[in-house]
Amino acid sequence: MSEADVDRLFQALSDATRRDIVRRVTVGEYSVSGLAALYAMSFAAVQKHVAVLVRASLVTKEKRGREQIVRGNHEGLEKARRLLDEYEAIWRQRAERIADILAEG
Amino acid sequence: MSEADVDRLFQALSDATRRDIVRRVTVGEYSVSGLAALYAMSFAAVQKHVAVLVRASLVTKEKRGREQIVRGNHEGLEKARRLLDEYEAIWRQRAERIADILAEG
DNA sequence: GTATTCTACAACCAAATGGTTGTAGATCAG
DNA sequence: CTGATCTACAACCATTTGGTTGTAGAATAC
Repeated sequence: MSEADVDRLFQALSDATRRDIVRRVTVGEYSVSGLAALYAMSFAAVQKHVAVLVRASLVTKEKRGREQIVRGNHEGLEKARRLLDEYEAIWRQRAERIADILAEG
Repeated sequence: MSEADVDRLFQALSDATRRDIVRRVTVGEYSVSGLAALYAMSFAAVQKHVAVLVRASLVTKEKRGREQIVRGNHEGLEKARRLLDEYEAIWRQRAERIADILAEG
């Protein structure tokens, strides 16, 4: 996973509408227009949000007839969580090191 | 935690320089100029990155003499991880529900 | 066939982002 | 006191972002 991939991942999650889309398509299936109906913005705007999520691998799009079905992509989410786990692991190591130093002294 | 807070959190993590700053200040202590020395950009640019991290509660800044010491803020990281855990939990529930349906049929 | 629906994509716009330089205020060293 | 260092902040610039409208192509419905 490149730095640019991580950029895209977090950037995609930094918008409330996009996070809502992720939640919804994780639970159920939605067409792009089905999603667009949920928000007070144009179809094209929602289309762009979905495109951002696809680029970030948080969501997939699959053609079904004239519709485009959007589904959650578990891998993307898992990668994001694992990344933050790593950050936390670094923190925990630091906390342990400090505890060790205090124990020594 | 408001939606705007979550926006700030993920937006702050969507830049490679800022993620690197988070990693470094989680392990050790750095002044703003100490951080600035690490990157091929101006002091002012790094100053702005730190400000973004402070606003996102991923980092704290504390004055010490003429320096400003930057430290990691565990709470911010933990909140981010917990958020992604929630998303994953939703996914897991869905997976279970699907498993149940398959078991019924 | 025609009309409707769903999508794609271009062009445009205002605001935010990520960078720069420059100026000025504190603090420390000699 | 003087000079060097660290920080803050304003002004500016190019690019990206998040939204809009409009046009056009596929697939479905009748």
